[in-house]
Amino acid sequence: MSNDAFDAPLTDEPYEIPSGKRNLLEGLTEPQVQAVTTTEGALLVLAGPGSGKTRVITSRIAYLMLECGIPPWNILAITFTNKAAGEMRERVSQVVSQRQSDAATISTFHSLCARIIRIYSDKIGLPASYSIYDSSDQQRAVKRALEELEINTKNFPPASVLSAISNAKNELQNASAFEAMAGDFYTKKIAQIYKKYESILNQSHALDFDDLLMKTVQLFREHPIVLAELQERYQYIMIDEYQDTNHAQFMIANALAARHKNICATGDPDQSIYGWRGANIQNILDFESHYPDAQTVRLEQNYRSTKTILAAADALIQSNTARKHKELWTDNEQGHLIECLTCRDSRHEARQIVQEFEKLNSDERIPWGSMAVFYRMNSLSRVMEDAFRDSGIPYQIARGTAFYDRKEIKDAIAYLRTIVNPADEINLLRIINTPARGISDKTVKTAQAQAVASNRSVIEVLSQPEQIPGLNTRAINSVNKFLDQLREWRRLIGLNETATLAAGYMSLPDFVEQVLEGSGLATFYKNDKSDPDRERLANLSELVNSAQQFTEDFLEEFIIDDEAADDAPASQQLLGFLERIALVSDVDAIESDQGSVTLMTLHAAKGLEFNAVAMIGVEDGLLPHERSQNDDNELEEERRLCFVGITRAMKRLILSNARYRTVFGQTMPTMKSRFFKELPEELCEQIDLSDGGFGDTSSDSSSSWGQTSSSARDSKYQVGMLVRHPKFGLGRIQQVSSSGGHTKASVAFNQYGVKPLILEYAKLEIVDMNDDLPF
DNA sequence: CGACGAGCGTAACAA
DNA sequence: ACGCTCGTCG
Ligand SMILES: Nc1ncnc2c1ncn2[C@@H]1O[C@H](COP(=O)(O)OP(=O)(O)OP(=O)(O)O)[C@@H](O)[C@H]1O
Repeated sequence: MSNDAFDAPLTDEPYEIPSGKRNLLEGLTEPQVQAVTTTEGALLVLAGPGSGKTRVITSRIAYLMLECGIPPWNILAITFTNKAAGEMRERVSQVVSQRQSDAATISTFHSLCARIIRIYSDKIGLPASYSIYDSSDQQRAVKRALEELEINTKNFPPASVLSAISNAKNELQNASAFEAMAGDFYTKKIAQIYKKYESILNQSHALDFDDLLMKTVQLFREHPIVLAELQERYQYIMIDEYQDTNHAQFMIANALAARHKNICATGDPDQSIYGWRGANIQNILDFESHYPDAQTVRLEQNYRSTKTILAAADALIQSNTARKHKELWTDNEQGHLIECLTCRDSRHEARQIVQEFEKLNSDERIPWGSMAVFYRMNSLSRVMEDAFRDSGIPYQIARGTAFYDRKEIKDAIAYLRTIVNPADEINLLRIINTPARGISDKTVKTAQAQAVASNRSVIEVLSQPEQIPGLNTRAINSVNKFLDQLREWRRLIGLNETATLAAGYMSLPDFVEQVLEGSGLATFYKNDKSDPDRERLANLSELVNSAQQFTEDFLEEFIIDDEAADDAPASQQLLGFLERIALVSDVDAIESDQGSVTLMTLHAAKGLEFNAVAMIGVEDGLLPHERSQNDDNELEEERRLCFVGITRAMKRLILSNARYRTVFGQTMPTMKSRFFKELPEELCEQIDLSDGGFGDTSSDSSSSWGQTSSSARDSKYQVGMLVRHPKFGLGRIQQVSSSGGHTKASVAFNQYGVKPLILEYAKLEIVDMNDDLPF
């Protein structure tokens, strides 16, 4: 791959200046116009919710091309998701020519970095075919590291190790830097694991998500010529959602803009919701001091929401102390009151939301596609899903990775990754005996040990199976057969010396199909007894479809040598496909014109808008989440999250909470979110539906229900009794009261303090006084 | 060597 | 309640 790929203009034709030009600024307000036409130097656009910043960026890109004569390839726009990038390109292409909009770089930080690294991979000692590790690959890598270091996963859970490593990487701290500052025992241990983890990834020619950013910074630091090249390429830079950029992203943007100094950041500090994964709100707050010549434009007029919704959001966010005040206003109508629904339990809540949506659809003609349900935790989607399925309302869930998280799909992708990058041990070991082909765990372990001992990669060791001690002929044959298969696949897409030219040009979907067949995955799932409906097989063929889709829709973006993407070698296509898969986001899964209600987390909702929005589970412990309640900063982020959710709504907003919620099979009483108290009463309509019978009249509610209920009637529980709770352990009943058909009790637990429990829900066990007890 | 069942930990948000 | 990991049996 050539290094000058980045300065390749797409066309010699002069730009057409379409008549659209004079309309460019039409319909924009004064501050919006200012943001669009301030093209030189640093510009900060502080934009309240629904103030049209997306429109501003889009217009600004078009303005740069058409009014300022900036060649499109000198423009870089960074969005938060691939979907946002696609939509932005789409909108730009409506004003300028297709060629021009295609020539601009509109991308997420991660995609941009992935591509920069692919082009300059040799500079940082990687092949262009490097793997991008997702969370599950990372998990496997950390487990391997712990294993090799003989560290107990009990004391160092992979998840917390990974989060420590991720934090370090976001601060651009590599393993040695981390080690250097590690003081206490725990941190030193983490440093050790970090080092090992890095060596595993290095050996595998793999980068994790954070590496994409960190290695790009490293590339810029170590290769000023590369940076200079990119600075010339990207002379005009725009970054959306700037409030949620992290330190590494700041460094990248800052480095790229250092020469031409045309950097436009847009965002809203009140919508910063990714602090927990290293986003630094200070980036946007310090923009003006960091770029002393920066101009600032404020967009405070909201075009999205009703007065009621905007006022509620504004009132809520006022409770955050660490913020600059903004004067949000709108010319839109007053609109309906916000519906605050109190329901009995999560099923009841889900059914109520469905009912409300049915009403909005039939009475107010709001299309399903313009309605959404938001929740704090993915686990809350399930009940909602069931309710929508039962009602027959079309719905979709924004979970971009859901498809690729399936075991059979992960296996298939692991094959593809291993084919392009055989050094990738995590993926190689995943599929080497999946489906079973007589390469036993023992064989693999021996090869691994051999590899470590001789400082070679596992694939190298395996390529001479006769030299691995203790392998019988059968195992040797199996290994050889597998390696031959791998070579054959590589030959098919032109990654082998012996490849013929024609072989390198096999179509991507055909190749994926070949791999599914040749690997035995297809056969395996054809005969899978546990899957009589052949669902997994269908998923595999869906993967072939998505490869087809990819070649049709996205390929141009990934092929850097611009001429005819369809003619790109199969290996290039495959690389692009794998990159795309690795970097999909949850919202990327949304199909906007499908006419279905969208279910998603509050985080995924950022930047979107819907006619009607329901936020479920607005309870203390969920929103704000219990793990944020003891930290003021985190609590304020929860409030911003709530703010983001509310401000997605154009016309109708429903906030719901359930009195009881089942977690891990335990039904617990809940409390309304404290955020309700921060909404002005006159804007809300309180609807309490929690009175009257519990649960379902239908028979499928849990059978234990009847049992506990009858035992409560028998007044089995008395004050002073010792009880055991499945989660809280041992405790003593302090108080029992009966009201509304159920029995409440306060129980003082040894380790968890006093908890209010509903005896009908809590699966309490009476402890025999004669047992040995710790009190 | 691979298929099934007990038992355990789990789920906060994500590229 | 559910999915994954470890252990036993064919
Ligand atoms: N000048 C304008 N006149 C009329 N409508 C506008 C104008 N500018 C933006 N809008 C509309 O306002 C809505 C919100 O715009 P947009 O999505 O760009 O907001 P945003 O600033 O990105 O919001 P957020 O920060 O909440 O994501 C869109 O429906 C858009 O069409």
